[in-house]
Amino acid sequence: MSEAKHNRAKADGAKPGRDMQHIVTSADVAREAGVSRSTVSRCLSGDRRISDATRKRVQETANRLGYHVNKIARSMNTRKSDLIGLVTSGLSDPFRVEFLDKLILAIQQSGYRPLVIDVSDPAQMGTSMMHLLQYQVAGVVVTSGSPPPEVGVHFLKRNVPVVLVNRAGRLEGADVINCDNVRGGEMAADLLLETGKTRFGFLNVKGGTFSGNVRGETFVSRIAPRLANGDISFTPLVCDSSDYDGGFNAALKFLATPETAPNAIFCAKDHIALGLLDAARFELGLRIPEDIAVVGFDDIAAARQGAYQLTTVCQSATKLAEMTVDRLRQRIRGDALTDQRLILPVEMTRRRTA
Amino acid sequence: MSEAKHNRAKADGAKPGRDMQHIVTSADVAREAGVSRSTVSRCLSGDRRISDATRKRVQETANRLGYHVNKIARSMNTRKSDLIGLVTSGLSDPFRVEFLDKLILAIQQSGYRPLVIDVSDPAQMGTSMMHLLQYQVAGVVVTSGSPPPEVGVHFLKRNVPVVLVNRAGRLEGADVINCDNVRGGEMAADLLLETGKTRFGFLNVKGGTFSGNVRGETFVSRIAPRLANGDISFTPLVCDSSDYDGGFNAALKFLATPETAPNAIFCAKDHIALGLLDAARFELGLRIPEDIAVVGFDDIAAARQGAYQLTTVCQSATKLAEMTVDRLRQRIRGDALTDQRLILPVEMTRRRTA
DNA sequence: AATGGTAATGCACACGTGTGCATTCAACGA
DNA sequence: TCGTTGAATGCACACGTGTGCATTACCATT
Repeated sequence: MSEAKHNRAKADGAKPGRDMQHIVTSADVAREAGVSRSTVSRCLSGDRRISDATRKRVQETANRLGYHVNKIARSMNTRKSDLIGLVTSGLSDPFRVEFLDKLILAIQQSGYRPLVIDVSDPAQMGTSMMHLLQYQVAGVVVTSGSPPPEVGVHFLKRNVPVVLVNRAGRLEGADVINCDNVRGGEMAADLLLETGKTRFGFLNVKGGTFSGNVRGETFVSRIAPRLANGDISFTPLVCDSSDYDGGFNAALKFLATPETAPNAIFCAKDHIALGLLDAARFELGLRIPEDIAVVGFDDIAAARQGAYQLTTVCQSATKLAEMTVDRLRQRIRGDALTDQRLILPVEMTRRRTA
Repeated sequence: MSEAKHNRAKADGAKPGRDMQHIVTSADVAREAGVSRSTVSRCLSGDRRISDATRKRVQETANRLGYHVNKIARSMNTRKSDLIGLVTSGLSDPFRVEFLDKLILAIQQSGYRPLVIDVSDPAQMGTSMMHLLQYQVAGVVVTSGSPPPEVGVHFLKRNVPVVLVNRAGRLEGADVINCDNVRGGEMAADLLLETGKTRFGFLNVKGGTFSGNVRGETFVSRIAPRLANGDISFTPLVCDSSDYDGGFNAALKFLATPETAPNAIFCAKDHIALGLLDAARFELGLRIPEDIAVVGFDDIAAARQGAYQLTTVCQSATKLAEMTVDRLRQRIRGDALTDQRLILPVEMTRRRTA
């Protein structure tokens, strides 16, 4: 009885006229079903101790009243939300978009929700990630930039797992997942060597990215013996921006004199390769692959299109996303507390440009 | 004094040994700075009533202890979070990706955070949007699918604004923002009429989308007089999937006999047009625009690339995002409670395909 | 000196939920 | 009949914050 009175008081305390609307709470369900709020909570969380009769009754009333758990309140109590922070920087990089697409799906399928945070300014990376902690996120995936070391300890202290995807990754307490850039660089080298071309080039983005640098370095290492022989030559190429236009302009700049310009080019990313291809074909009148052989990296959707048919090193966005979420769930569950460094295998997809 | 004791008791109540880590709370800052928790709250929210001296002291201690507001707790209290739900379906549609890119930026710049929710199955749209309510979102942007009418009332009841972007939009209580599909269809028609071509076609996606249908209908209306004269002919074209491959296959199917096939084609979306172009050029050996003139819609990044140089109706993703966030903020602020229907102007961007 | 006014701050409640512990109740064996 | 056991459920606290109202202190005016 005192319990009923308490509930009544609670209901009155809700100030019926304060706002017009009243969001239906677990207390409402409890009162309506004639049980305590605890019982409601246990019913909906599937606690074994509740009798089948009351469970059914409670669930019915919950449905009838249109009750939905307030996840904010739940997070308040459990000190963990089911949000997973996605740190990215824009949606212009095609492969990253494909990865995010699969990642969002995988996250959602695991019962979590993606909270996107965009860091255009790398200097803001640290504070942005700290912002993420304010939402009690269950985990974080970093797909762009490199978090400063000091934020690592905060996440470590709060047991919030961090996964760095395709990054340099020196973050304490964080897992790192990379595609096999080393093997990719080697495969690109092997394929271009097969073509019999002699003037090699590697097109990287100005300033260089972690992935791009590794790809280029192993590429050069692989062709080093033939370079030493004097069989072939190598020219480092740099483009100003990491997009189609960057590759386009780089081609105009470096391929203007086809007799001496590189004719076996490995590009750090597919979408740079696409720009390079277009400039070579349509602006410079070069034939692909007769005049120039081109190999890309990523295997984005556009690379498969008829206009390009780009030969490229394929990393699977789907598998990358699965690995990421798997690893996150492991750490959330509490398993595997030692930092891990995972490698996604790559394979060469041969099409028409090399 | 009793206050100090209370704080002490609170601190003891925090069970120092329960978890190893202890997240620093506003109570910690209060105790350390020798003020009440209320004062801390007011300092950080910029309340005028706090003296400059204590404000400074509190902010210093907050920084020193590394205090960050717990937004979950704040939302718990204010019954509103700073999350904005983004309802989408995959990241395969290029224009939607460009729009989301700008939208995420605009949302973030307004002090909100995007919570992405992916609805691949249209039947799940309703429940998915209800899920969003569990996070006390401040607003929702729907960029895919059509929410069932009954969810509208729930959002209306809770004063959570909903904006439908480029959708049919019959949702009570929601604003609708569309680009000017009507004008776009007309402009496409006018341009293609100018080319002097006589066999017109409109390539739509199987099943049709709201935007696509409107574009096609106004396109046909615009050429209707000439159709009636018998000057020109019109053939409706349909592709199986709303992507590059869809357009590619449609071209193979409908343009196989160039003498009778349409030679002035308006495509419902740019990325379909790209597939059609490639198939026409590389598979069927047709010259663009001599043999076939093509006009797209959206002006996605790829349309500007050298390989395509697509003539297309341009809708600005940036402006669309700005309009969306502006409208959301108005309703969150409480202004403008009547449902509104906004139109984003479009313009023709003439390149090389028509 | 008494009064009124204002600036600065503390108290205490509410937000909605999960959960350890206590309590109730019925069944059952001694 | 009484004590014991186990199942089912209620009580009460905690999570961290914002804010209306009360309180204090101080200054100016009468």
